[in-house]
Amino acid sequence: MRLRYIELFHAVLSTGSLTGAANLLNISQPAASKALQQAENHLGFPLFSRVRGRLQPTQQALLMRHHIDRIMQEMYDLQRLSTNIARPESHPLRVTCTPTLAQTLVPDAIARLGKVYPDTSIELYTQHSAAMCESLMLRESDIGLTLQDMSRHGLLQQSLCDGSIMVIAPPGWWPERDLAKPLPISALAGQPMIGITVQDAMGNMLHGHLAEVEPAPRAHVWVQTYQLACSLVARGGGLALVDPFTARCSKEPLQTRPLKLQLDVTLRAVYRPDSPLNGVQTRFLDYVREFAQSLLA
Amino acid sequence: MRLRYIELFHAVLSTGSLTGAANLLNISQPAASKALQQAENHLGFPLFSRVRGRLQPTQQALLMRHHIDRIMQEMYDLQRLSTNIARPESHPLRVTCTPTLAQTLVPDAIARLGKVYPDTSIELYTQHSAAMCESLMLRESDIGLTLQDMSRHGLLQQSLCDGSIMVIAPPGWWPERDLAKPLPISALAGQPMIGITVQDAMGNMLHGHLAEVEPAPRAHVWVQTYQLACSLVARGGGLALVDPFTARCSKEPLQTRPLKLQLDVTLRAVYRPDSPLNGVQTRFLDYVREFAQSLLA
DNA sequence: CGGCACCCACAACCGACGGTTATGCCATCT
DNA sequence: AGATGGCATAACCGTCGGTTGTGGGTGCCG
Repeated sequence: MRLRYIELFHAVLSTGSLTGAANLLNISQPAASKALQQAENHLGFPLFSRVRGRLQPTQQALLMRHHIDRIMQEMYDLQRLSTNIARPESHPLRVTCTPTLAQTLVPDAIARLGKVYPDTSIELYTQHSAAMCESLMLRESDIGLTLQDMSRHGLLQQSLCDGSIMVIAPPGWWPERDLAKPLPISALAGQPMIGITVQDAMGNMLHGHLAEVEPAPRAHVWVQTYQLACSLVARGGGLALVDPFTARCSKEPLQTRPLKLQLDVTLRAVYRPDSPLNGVQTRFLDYVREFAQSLLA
Repeated sequence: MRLRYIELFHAVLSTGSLTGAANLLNISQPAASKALQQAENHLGFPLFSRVRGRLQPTQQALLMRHHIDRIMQEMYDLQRLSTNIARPESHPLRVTCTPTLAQTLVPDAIARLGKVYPDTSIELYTQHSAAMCESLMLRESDIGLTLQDMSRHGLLQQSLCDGSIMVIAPPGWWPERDLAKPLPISALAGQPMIGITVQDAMGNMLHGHLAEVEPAPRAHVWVQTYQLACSLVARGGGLALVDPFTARCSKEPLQTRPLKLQLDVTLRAVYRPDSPLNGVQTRFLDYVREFAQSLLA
């Protein structure tokens, strides 16, 4: 099975036509046509049935689709990896963090770092945990910052700071004098809430604890990011449970209270085990840790 | 990144030399040499350092190794899949089962089926669960028989028979009259046992329950298959917990007792959701179910 | 219905790439 | 020193992947 056939098959299935595939691969349409015939020849069964001048994938072709999509993905990943290996590591600091942390914490740390190392080039990405893991493994970035546990995948991680889940509410929801008092989770019973659908350990933990409250809080709106939850809460959509960074950093007018049942959240730096952190990188993490701790103090 | 480069890289790393790789790929050594240079050219960094006339993989090359091995595996799988798709389905019955079930149960069913359908060609493989899953997905076999839960992976499964874990011992271990009496798990405390290291749900379950016994059973020998455990037990190595099929079917002289704490084991048939079972296949499963039930009665 | 746009297949042609054989150099081993 | 094994280079060649050009079929419009 030639790789060319795989690419072509993939291109035809994603564009829907042979000419489209040819354009995608930057070859002429007859070349694609010939290659497709060769592929079918080679395989011993037709991949597409020519019906009314169009290509329609065969049953057998569809059986191979998942496999071929995977291979294309792998090839693409390898491409990324190899270019990142080839690129001279002139960038001493490439950071990827979750959207939550990109709100204020990481920009603050980067700004401060820029003053100390004015000539250092810095790259900052925001990604969710799966993409972050890929980015690190494929050497597109060197440090990941997340609230998730990522000790799987063969990555090293280092705890920077501990905090705990907070409850946020529209302004005026609680009397001012109660804001420092931890809120028992039972107080959420029957309350209108913004649900978090994010598929990570923290989301599951929240979900589990909320499920025990009786009567269950009423969540009509479900969102994927903590930041969105903030915006909705500020507009009176109800309460929400969010990580402490989002709670502190949000620009929205919000009330924030700790939860009595302390649900820990840890800010972690993640990096590859084979490349120890250089001076700029460790300094950066120092700043992040410092800012985080002062933020949660 | 040409596929040829990937194959070559893989071949060099697995044979250790360029000429070896060339032989593996059925090309001449100069061709391999040129291709390798092209690959390094294309990537922008050397894959091997030529030291004293030999090739030594670079640090960068080793970074790509896992990825490339995966891709080669995927390509190989695709190859298998496509040939199995191409092959006209002249084999109405291709079965794969675990070694345990291949002992007597499956051969019995096949023998009986052969009398009813004397002209049917039958293929029988024995594989462990991961390989079984692959074999089914790649259409090398049509039905899998296992004691594992394989509802993941998008496969359908059908329960054929239920049994429970048994304790086996060397002959004369227990008085004859006790053999029907269920043994409480606490009776295993401090006993010499054969450990099972098989990495499946059942193995974990056994491990979990044994961990609770105080004092813990003494397992000096660990084996990977239930059959091996039988052999060792028969030779006086101690007790063991095994699935009921192994317990009943073993040719070794053994004593078998049920466990008081009933740990269920289910015999399952697994198959692809897209290809419903034909007549021969359902008949075969009927026989397996029948034999299994009579065996465990 | 004619015109048009789109899509696929076939033919003829060409350059580059993947392969070959032959040879030389270097290191290691006896 | 000679033999052996491994890699690189050179010269050569056929095939394969690409091109342009063309034709036929289908569907959509005026």
